[in-house]
Amino acid sequence: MADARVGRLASQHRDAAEPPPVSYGVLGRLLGFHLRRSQTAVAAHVMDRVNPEDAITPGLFGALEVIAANEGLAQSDLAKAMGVDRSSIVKAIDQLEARSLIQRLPSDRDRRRHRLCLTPAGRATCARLRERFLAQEAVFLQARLSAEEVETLMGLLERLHGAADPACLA
Amino acid sequence: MADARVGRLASQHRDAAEPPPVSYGVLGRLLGFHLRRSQTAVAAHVMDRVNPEDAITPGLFGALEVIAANEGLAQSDLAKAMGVDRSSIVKAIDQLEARSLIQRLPSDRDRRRHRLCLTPAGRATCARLRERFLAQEAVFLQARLSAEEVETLMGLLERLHGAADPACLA
DNA sequence: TGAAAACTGTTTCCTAGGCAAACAATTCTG
DNA sequence: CAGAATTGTTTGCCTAGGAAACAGTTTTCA
Repeated sequence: MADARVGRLASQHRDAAEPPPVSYGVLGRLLGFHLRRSQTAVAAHVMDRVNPEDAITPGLFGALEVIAANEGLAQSDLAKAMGVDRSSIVKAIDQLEARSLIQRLPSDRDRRRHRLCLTPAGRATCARLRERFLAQEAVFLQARLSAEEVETLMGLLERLHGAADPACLA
Repeated sequence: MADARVGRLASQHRDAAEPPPVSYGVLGRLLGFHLRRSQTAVAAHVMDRVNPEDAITPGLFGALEVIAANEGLAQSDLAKAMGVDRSSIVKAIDQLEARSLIQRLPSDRDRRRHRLCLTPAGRATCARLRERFLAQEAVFLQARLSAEEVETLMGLLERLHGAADPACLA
């Protein structure tokens, strides 16, 4: 029965060089699938065009940007904001510090903490990357969605993961 | 200047035990950020509740489901459908085969190819997992979005990554 | 005050997931 | 038939991240 259907479809495609289409089954109705595919598509697009000299990943840029927006914050706070473990943040900070984009400065109130601050070079790089990420996402999005649709999508996703930008709550 | 502002905000929060809020900077306007956070949120929710005995990841279930929907397809076709490298598929297939959920059967037309097919146990497990994934995603989504919003979100994401289900093109 | 609890950054170890290149077997192409 | 292309596989490498343990440093509270 299924074979008969496949047979018909296959014969329809025998002349055209198209391979018989593959069904995604129930994945088309699973949000997780669409989220993952979209996430990798956006990341791949942006990575391919932002990289030239900086060779930075979206994750590292995210950390850099959060530090830039909250200079002097501690690693634990950054971890909480990024939704990852404290120990995972250490590697990211190490990389950013190795590129001389940030510094771990001592806190005079709490000697356990490190105040994360950008270097002057870090500030410049962050500003440049910020523009590139925004521009390249715009290129990707404008080819697929209208401005209103992008706005709608952002709003829905924000409600989905619930990590709203506190700067918007002023 | 920035110090003065932080000082004011901090004093506003000194009595309440709330930590001073962290700003996400431009990340709030980057779709990649929202996509990643949403993806991990959904995956974590589903993983925590679907797992009991099967202990399967969303990725492995995705492969299983695509095989179920296209029995007899080759590993290369699966790789193309999942958007990953041929060599990455081998490990996934190995795991599914180790759990006796699928089999690599020889193709009589092309002795290079393996026809991927579910075992009877695989069919049962796949059907059960399918229901659980759908149900748990529904639980997650219903707490945050309306049915129309979910529909809108799915549609927008589908256009974003462009991997439409050919079964919908009938 | 002083002991116990909690927090911070770090290290080490482990896992999942994925790419690139090389390879043998097989099929396709001219 | 010879060369090009395809398929599955292996090996090696990389990124990202969690879990647990640790020492130094507050904080709590009896």
